[in-house]
Amino acid sequence: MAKRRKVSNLLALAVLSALAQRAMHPYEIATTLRAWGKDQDMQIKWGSLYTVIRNMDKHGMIAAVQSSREGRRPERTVYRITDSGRAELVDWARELVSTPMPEQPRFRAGLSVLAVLHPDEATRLLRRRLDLLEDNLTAARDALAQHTRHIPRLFLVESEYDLAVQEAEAAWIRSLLAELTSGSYPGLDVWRAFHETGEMPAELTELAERTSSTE
Amino acid sequence: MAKRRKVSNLLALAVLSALAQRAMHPYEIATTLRAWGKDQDMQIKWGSLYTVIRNMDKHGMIAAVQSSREGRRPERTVYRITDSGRAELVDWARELVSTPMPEQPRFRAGLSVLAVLHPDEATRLLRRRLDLLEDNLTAARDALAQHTRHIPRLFLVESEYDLAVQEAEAAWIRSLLAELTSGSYPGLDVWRAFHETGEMPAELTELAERTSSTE
DNA sequence: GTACATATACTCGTCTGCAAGTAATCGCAT
DNA sequence: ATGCGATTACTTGCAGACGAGTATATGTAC
Repeated sequence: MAKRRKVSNLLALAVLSALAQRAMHPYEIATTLRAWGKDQDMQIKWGSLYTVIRNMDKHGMIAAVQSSREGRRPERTVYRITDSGRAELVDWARELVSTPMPEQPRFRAGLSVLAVLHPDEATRLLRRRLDLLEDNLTAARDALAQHTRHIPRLFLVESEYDLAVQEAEAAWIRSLLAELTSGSYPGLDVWRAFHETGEMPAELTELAERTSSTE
Repeated sequence: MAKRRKVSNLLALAVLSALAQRAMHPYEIATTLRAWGKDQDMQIKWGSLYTVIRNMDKHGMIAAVQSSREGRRPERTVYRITDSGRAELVDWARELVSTPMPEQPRFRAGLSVLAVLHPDEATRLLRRRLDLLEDNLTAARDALAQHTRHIPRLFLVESEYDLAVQEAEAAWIRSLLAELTSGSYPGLDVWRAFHETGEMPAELTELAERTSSTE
């Protein structure tokens, strides 16, 4: 199905898109990507950059144009994108856009162990997250509005997506908090009792032991 | 800020939550987690499991209880959670729940290079994603409804979150598609011209060259 | 009863990611 | 002119992730 990419690090995608504009040396690629704000889309770590570029070179997606040494500075190798690199860029973009893949956001992992916290503490922490999230959102909305003045929307489409998803997260947390603070969340009493008396209700012990697949 | 965890792999969180129930050996942990559906929340790879468990042991979060060898089968080491492990579980849960961290979903990366595709193709691919997403959603909604009958909502909270986020993504794609198919998306003509004539409009070349930070 | 698939339970070795280190040059204040 | 912090530009080395391999046990179909 999704054929395994020769270089799977998403940083390689960014490198390809930078080199599609013009030939550059690695350090220049990194600064250009940062200037474009692509560091929001994928991690740009120095260590990884050179590893990834070496691999891309090995697999023929990019090629060294020249390797100049000015004075006694470290050698600078300028790379250009190859035809096969261009193909990879387009093919990869197609895949990423068209095929949903299961992600595992850290918040989801946190929620999956929410029960280990006392419900009152969980509520406090969720409210804190919501506050931080709303601050981020205001800032992101502002930034987007600024950028929209100078940059076509096509190049901000990821930010618009990001905003939409974060808004959904905030809304979801808000509705969960409403249930928790009003006390209408089902099982809230059992949850609280478990943390205050240490008593694990029979139904839960049983549940925990069940090893059969629930699918 | 977020003090760097001694074992950062999220698989360790799942292992802690499993061992919080009762002592187990690694293979049993994995099957239990899978039975609980935790493999949706974080990757459970065989190779990683043993590496992670070894590190957790080294850092005193878990401890070997016994190491039995039945017949000539490979040795089985049963681990239990330690106090420090319990503390780590709770502290980690607190952090994950309360602190939003920038994630980099693959779709976002895909969108960031959307311009390399012809707008008509991009539209087709987005529609395909939307279709797949909607199938997933129906399946996930069904599964959740089934589970809700036997399992308290507290233990399905991650799935509810997941559903909410995916629904938001679907809605966002739907609205983008509406603009693309109606032709009302700003800059659509320039985008199409670029792909059909290869002509890069002056405003874009200029933009691409600008290296100054947009922040 | 014996062949063959499936489940159990790890181990090994490679490849990747990346923090930290290195080392030259540039800007600029004193 | 001279120190020194920032910037440029990579290199190194190690820890962690994980696919693939290994070896036994158990079920089961004929």
